[in-house]
Amino acid sequence: MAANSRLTVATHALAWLALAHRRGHEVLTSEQVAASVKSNAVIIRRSLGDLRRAGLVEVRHGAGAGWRLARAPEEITLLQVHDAVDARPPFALHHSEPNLECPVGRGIRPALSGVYGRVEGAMRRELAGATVADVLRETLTS
Amino acid sequence: MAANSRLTVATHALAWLALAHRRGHEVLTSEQVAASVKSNAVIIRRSLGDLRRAGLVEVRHGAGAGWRLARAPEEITLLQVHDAVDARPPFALHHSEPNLECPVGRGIRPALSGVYGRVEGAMRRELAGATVADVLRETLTS
DNA sequence: CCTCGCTGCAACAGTTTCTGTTACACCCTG
DNA sequence: CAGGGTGTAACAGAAACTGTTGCAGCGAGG
Repeated sequence: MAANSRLTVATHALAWLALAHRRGHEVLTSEQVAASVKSNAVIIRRSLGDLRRAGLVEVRHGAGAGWRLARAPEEITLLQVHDAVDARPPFALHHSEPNLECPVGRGIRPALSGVYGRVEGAMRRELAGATVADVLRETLTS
Repeated sequence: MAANSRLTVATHALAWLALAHRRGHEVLTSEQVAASVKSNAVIIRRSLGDLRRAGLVEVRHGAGAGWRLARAPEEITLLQVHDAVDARPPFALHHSEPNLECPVGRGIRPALSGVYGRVEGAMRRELAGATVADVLRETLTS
């Protein structure tokens, strides 16, 4: 159960907010979003809270409270969503520092950091090329 | 401690095998590799076992046992290493199936799979562009 | 002003994954 | 055939994520 579904949950929530708004619902509550994702309302609030801190959604308190997008779905990329909810890199270096008396142990960390940085850059470029509007459009055609 | 350092450990082991071979050591034992990585010999045997099943290293049993590369370090890409030791994708879909009565819940999984597949493809292309020889060269220049 | 619905957040349990450790059977070179 | 090293299973500990409960706080509307 430990695999990262945060980007999935957050994107699902955003797409649902976008569709509901288009259908005339001003806001959705975390319960309503949780019903579509089939998850817990607290999980959804945690995720939407991250998105709020990143400026991607807005929240309304009091009676008639709920969430809505803070900007058009065409202007929210999955990279922004990823950075908002999950900042963990795909690869980690050594847990304990390698043996510095070995030439490989001494120099391998910067060498691997370079490779990992390029991999992460490629990943980010791909995520930046997809928006919530793209996902929603593809979602509705299937 | 749960972050994935498997690709790091395996690449470190391969680079060390390559350098030791160049220096005249026919094979290295898992203890010798563990001394450079500063990890446990069993961890190294697990990692090298994965690489052996992928055909990237060879093992010799009996007295004078140990490990060596099965091919030139220029012909081992980090993508092969990654596939040998760690087949887990960076993003997961929903843990429990979303609500199929919601239009978003119904269609979002294939939509996200498409995006995630493109991201993974970009990652794999980048990993395929770096070899153990590249990493070793960069390691020794720092 | 007060009520009520929803958010915000802390605390905790359960699951999974990964590293590390011990133990032991097995293999094969010398 | 002896001994060093591999192969593998079993288990402990740490970390991350999801899920759950509980409760304080906010504010729109009566």
